[in-house]
Amino acid sequence: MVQALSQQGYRVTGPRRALVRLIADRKVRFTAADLEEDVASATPAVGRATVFRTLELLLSLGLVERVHTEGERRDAYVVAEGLHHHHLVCSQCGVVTEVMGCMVDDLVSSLAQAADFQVEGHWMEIVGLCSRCREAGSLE
Amino acid sequence: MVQALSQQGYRVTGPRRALVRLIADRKVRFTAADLEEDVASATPAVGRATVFRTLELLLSLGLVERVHTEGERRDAYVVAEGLHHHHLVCSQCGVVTEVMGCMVDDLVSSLAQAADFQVEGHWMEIVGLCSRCREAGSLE
DNA sequence: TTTACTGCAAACATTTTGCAGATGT
DNA sequence: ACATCTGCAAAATGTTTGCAGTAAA
Repeated sequence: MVQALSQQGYRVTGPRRALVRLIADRKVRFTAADLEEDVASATPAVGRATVFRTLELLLSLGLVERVHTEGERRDAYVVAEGLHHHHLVCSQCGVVTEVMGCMVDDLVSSLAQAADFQVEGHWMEIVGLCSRCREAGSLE
Repeated sequence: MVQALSQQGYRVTGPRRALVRLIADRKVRFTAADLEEDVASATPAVGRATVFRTLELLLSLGLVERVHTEGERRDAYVVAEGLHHHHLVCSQCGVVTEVMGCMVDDLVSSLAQAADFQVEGHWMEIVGLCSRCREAGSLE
């Protein structure tokens, strides 16, 4: 990620390094506030604005993605793993599993065809319990 | 809609009537701000707070739905047409077409099964050009 | 040495809330 | 009558921006 920054001509600064380190191997979605909190205990002097600006930068480079959550006010992000895909989001632990969308793409085009619609893009998200949380739940 | 309100024991007031009238046959997504603006020219004295409170009420009754839009800061809504379904949203005119989700449901369950995931819900939205906008575009 | 980047604080935009008064039922 | 609903204005959230100083390159 850091490499990607410098390759694109952006400066590799302390705050960016710190944030990227915190983001890089997150497997769960996170918000700007999450990062702000985490960076505060790791590298005290990184400001709110920088968190937002860095996220926007990473977003524009395609290194992270913004994801929606029904009923959630603030934006959430996930590390972008590859090309087009979809998310399975655990409602308990927040883990995001990615699913390549070959079948989804087919479905999308057939639905669109039926409605005489020219597809520009699509978005799909499945919410539920991941296997770990389901098992943990059934033990109680 | 008005009927649904009174049946559920909510009062049918002037502001609610005015808002429902503005919402009822919208075929495009709208935001709280849109409504606020429209209601201002129709029935001057309806406040911001009432717009939000009424939307929340209609939402809780399942009469409208909240929809996301990538990169959109404020919440948007559409009139809820039936049970579970998905949206085709025109990026040009904003018209929302609903698609019943039988095939989507199947797909969702097979994806989830592969990932050992217990589905609680899913969300899908397709963005593109509706047939009308596509035709209009090709005439230019 | 240059100019992109940063922190801070103030500005913004949207949504929520407290409250006294208006209004359906 | 009485509780629900309303407008207003203030508060709460979440994000963006202006600016003077800092630090990559």
